[in-house]
Amino acid sequence: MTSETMTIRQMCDLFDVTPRTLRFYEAKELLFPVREGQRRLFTRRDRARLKLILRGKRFGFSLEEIRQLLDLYYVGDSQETQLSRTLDIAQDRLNDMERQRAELNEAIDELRNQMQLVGDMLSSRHSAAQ
Amino acid sequence: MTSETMTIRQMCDLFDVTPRTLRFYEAKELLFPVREGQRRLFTRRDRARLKLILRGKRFGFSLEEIRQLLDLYYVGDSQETQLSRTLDIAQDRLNDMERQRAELNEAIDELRNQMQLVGDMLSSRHSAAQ
DNA sequence: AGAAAAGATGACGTTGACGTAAACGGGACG
DNA sequence: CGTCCCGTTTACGTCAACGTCATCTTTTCT
Repeated sequence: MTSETMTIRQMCDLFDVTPRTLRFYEAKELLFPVREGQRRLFTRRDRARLKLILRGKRFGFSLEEIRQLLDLYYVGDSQETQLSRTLDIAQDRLNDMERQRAELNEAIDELRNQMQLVGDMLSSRHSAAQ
Repeated sequence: MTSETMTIRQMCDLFDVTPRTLRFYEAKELLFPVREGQRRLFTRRDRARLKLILRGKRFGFSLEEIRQLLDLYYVGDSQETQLSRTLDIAQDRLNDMERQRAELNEAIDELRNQMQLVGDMLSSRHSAAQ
């Protein structure tokens, strides 16, 4: 491996995933490691994509949704129609994320309040116990 | 059904879920509809819980994580040890949500930038085409 | 060279969150 | 009265996202 490409194990260590996961992502066309004979070599591009994949997962996006989004970051020579469709998909995801953020803010506030209430309840029990 | 309790179908319509889902949630002890003979009647409490359940799901929490949190909102007569354990769990979830929010903000910014880039690319193609 | 480690390719297993189908009971209605 | 329709239980099916063998080559280390 050069400094540009990495073996599967190096990728696993770097991103804390299993080999199975990387092979699975390749099968699902999320990653495109080149082959050196039999073995996979992951490029800088694969690393960038994997980073986005893992992030997407943390937001609850499916691998398929993520796959569509990934094209946005690696356009290159795409057709114009394809490109603007990708842009539409991205806009949908962006809307999702903004809705999610709004709801998340609300939920955080509510949860904080509720914890405050229960916390007060607990401490007042203690003062009553004395 | 009184205005206090609802049939399974009314619940389904109100929350856009299937009967199967509600029965499943009951089996997993997330909901506790009372029984009128054989049939389930969902209470105001069930409605409040279901609302929280669906929200939790949108944030990517598992049903088990959600189940633990729900106790926070319906304490009633819980043991004190149980109560403070629930509070700990809630703190964990809260941390999760705040991390999620931070990362979400970052991702929204990045996605916006990327869309801007691709959008510019598209429009410059058009101007070049003329 | 010989053994151990890394990697590959199937193929089957698993878990969470339901979907779906079969078989049954009880009101409501034309 | 028959027949829908709603609801129930039980049980098996499904789909995503990998985990877990088993088996086989290929490197790498000593």
